[in-house]
Amino acid sequence: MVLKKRFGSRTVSFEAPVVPRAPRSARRRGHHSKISVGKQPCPIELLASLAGKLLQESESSSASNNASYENDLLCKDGVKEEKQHVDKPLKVESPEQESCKERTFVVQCVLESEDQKRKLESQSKAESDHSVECTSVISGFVHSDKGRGDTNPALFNDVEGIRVESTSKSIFKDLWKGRNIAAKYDGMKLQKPLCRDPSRMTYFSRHRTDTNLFGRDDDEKFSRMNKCSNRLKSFRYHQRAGDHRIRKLLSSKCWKAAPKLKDFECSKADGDVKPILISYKRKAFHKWERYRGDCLYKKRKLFDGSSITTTDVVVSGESNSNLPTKSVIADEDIPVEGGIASSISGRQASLQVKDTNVKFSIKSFKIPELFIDVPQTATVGSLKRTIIEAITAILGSGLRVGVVLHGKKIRDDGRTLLQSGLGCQENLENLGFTLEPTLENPHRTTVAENPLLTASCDAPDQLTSVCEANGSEIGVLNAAANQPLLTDASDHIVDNTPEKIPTLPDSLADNNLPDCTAIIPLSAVHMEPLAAVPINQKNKRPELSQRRIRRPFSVTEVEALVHAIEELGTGRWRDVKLCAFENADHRTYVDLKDKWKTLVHTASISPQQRRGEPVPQDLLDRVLSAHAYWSQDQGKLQGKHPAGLLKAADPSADEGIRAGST
DNA sequence: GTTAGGG
DNA sequence: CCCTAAC
Repeated sequence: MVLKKRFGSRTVSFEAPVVPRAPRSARRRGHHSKISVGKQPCPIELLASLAGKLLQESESSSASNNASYENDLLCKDGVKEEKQHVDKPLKVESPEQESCKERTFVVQCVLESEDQKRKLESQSKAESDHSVECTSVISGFVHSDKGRGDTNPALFNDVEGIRVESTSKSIFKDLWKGRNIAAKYDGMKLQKPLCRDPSRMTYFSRHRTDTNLFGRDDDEKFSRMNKCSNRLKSFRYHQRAGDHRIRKLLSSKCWKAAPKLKDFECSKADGDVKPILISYKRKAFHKWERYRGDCLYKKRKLFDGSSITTTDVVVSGESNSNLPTKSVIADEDIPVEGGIASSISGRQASLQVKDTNVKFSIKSFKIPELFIDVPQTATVGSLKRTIIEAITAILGSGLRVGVVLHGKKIRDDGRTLLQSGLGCQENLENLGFTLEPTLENPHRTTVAENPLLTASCDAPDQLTSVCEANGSEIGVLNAAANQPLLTDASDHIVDNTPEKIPTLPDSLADNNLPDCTAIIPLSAVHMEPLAAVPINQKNKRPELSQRRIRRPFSVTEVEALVHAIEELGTGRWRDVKLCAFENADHRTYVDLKDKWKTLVHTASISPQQRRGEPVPQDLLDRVLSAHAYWSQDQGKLQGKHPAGLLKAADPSADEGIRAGST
């Protein structure tokens, strides 16, 4: 219910002002013509034509479309109808194949290289089949543009897994093209069985999103779609979230895929697409990147959730879409986002911004510090998993986006970019985005209230989240945060998806992580969406008690310890300390006691099970001997000279030490 | 402040 | 290594 309202509001806001639509038929025509042309320039023309049509339609069709859409959407089956209603003009009805063709077509126009074209085509085909992930990937991009939130985490995952890297270029192209296509696809999507499959749904939704870019109709459709079925809702919902996420992608330094994408965009999309988009006042496309935890994570201990709080964004805000570098960016479809925003926050102000698009180039986000405590003996693989878990947990539901301008946080989410001073480049240069842990949890709450807002949080996906900066929407991550922020236009909550979250755990779950301890709230991952309290919970330790740095005992130290214990016995740790580690300030008698404990354990397990710097077997033997000796009270009874006993217990262990002791 | 143990 | 209970 809420959704509807929001959607409705959103839609309304969108349609009216912002984007003019051309009749879908017109759009379609445009596509065809373009298709026929098959040239790159075509896209622009198409876009232009579409825009015009959209504009025209927007007035008349938006209202009607919405209603019809919703109705149609109510039923999955209704999808077809939906198509007709919505898309008819454009597509009238396109069998899947047609849609594919169109899509392909569009792609071709965009694509510079045939290879890319081929890829796209293949992708489009795959999409039609619903089978291919690649397609989903592409669509993902497209959707991401919208910021619709259509993005489905799952999709992203798929996308990532599949091809993000290889097809990134094509994807980008698709993005902006996709919009046109999207309209067509919408119908298809709905009709297709895809609905059954969430991922598929996502796929569709993406398209939709794209479509929306061109016309508001799509948005409406989208909302309608949501109404259709819970699944749909959820998916889209997720998708949206994903889109937002995507938009807001966290770009990590390590991001592998990013470069390609970026480059791609820069090379092509920007030039061709943007102009068009701009004319339409819609974003050309969004870049999304996949977030890789490796880079960002710090191995540290978590002091306090609060401490973690902010991360600075490395971001650079650029007024324009050039993304020379990396990541993310965004275009803004004001309309779309505005719509989203409105839906989410009920804010319509965004519409005002529509005229002027502000592009944000978020080169990278700094992720809040993650404190991960992992034993030295842990494997690199376990470390990675631990980090991923931590990241997942945070991204899943524990982050919100903050906007920092000139070092100041812009807390008023209700303000427009203009009002916030984000309208001009100068400020953009001093603009930063932060990822902050969300203190509040209740994603659920959020979700309940705003289904739309809830986005799925697949861990991986989330990671992949895109960063987008729109005029209206800036932050995308975190629903939890959003909730409170309903007023925010700028923050769209994109991230959390409870549903998806589970997936992460699975992957993560298989831990081989022996001792790895992630101090981060991994719980979030497993938890239902949100319930969790992500970051905060785990910070049990007060900041005050910072954990000491880990200082593994060297063999020399071990030897000294063993020697001391052989002579002094266990239970006299203070003496041991004074005797053997008096100068080692970092070794307390408690440490020595602990070390002895671990030594005893180590000596009792098979060498294969031992981790860390290997301790000579002879030392371990001595450990066992001493341990046996002193643990039997013999040492105690006999006094402080275990040597004899030690020898008896373990002849091999005998050493000079005993001699000394003796 | 030390010890002993669990975490 | 941390934290604590028990001395």
